[in-house]
Amino acid sequence: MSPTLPTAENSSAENASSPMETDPRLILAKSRLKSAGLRVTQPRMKILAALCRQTSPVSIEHLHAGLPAAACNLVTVYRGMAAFERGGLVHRAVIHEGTSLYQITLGQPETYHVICRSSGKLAPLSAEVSGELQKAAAKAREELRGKGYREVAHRLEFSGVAPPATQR
Amino acid sequence: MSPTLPTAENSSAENASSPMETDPRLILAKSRLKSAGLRVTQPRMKILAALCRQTSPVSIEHLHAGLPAAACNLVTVYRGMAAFERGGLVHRAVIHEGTSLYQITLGQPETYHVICRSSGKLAPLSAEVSGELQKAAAKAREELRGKGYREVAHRLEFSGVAPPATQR
DNA sequence: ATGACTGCAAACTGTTTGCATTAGG
DNA sequence: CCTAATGCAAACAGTTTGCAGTCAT
Repeated sequence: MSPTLPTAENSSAENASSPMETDPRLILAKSRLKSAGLRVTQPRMKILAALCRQTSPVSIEHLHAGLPAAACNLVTVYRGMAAFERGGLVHRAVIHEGTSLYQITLGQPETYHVICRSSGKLAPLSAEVSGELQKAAAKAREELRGKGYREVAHRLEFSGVAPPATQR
Repeated sequence: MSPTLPTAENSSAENASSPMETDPRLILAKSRLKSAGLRVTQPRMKILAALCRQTSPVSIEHLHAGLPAAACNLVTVYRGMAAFERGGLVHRAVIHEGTSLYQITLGQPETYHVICRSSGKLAPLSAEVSGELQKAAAKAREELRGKGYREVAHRLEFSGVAPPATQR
């Protein structure tokens, strides 16, 4: 029932300390943190690293559960995510059953997802369709900017009942 | 901070008992209730009537607060909305700060909204832009149908900081 | 008749907050 | 140093659930 998707979570070294600095997205995230006037702390870097490993939106609880033993407190993840969101590092991509699923903002073309209402499983839409939606959304953003809205963002999510084959 | 928008709520007779049957949307809603195998009860009709009066998505609490004195219990609104949603009478249009805002599904062209992150005020996008978004969303739905998804739905919401003038 | 619906109270769950402590710049 | 960030425990808010009584069909 809770949102799931094959994550790279349990892939390799979790308590890693070396490959952390190599991920280009992590480095970018780090600099964005600084430019947003936020402090670069150990818990935050761990959260961001875990976030980078995700292949699709994750819930805060899921993210925290996937972190090493006691990488940081659940509350810290909540506060960190709030800060990241304010700083534009992350965005709430899906809201499913009262829980938000986050994703890193990579400046890369956004991909929208479908969430299965029976299994909670998440799947991405094709790049083409996502692209078209992006274009339409861009027009909307433009209209809103024209009306004086600042920091315009949007969230688009599809839901449906996935075919049995896809459910597992 | 809570979502607001000029509603037709306090317009005229609230405890009205006569104009209730005249609204075409209400009649439609009533028949949809029946065809969905749901019972037509007094509380539900009051909820649907209130819903019809809304000009934009409303939260359950707001809807309940706007009902006559004790038209029905808050819990009943929650359960009624859940039933309406299952029956396709209503849909969750926006999710703002942990609260869902609902809207009647009229089969009419859907209009998307922007919610101001500072005032919580809701405003509709132009019909043109909404239309384009609709078209793009339709393609996505098609893609999903092709993949075997059933009962595909979507939610699209914009957010931003409205210009001071619009804030009040 | 009879099962769906309602009301009331209590439970839940995701999220937030206060405060003392720790640590980043 | 000085302030932002963390951890812990407790508070919150929206939503859900159990159960007994009621009403639509």
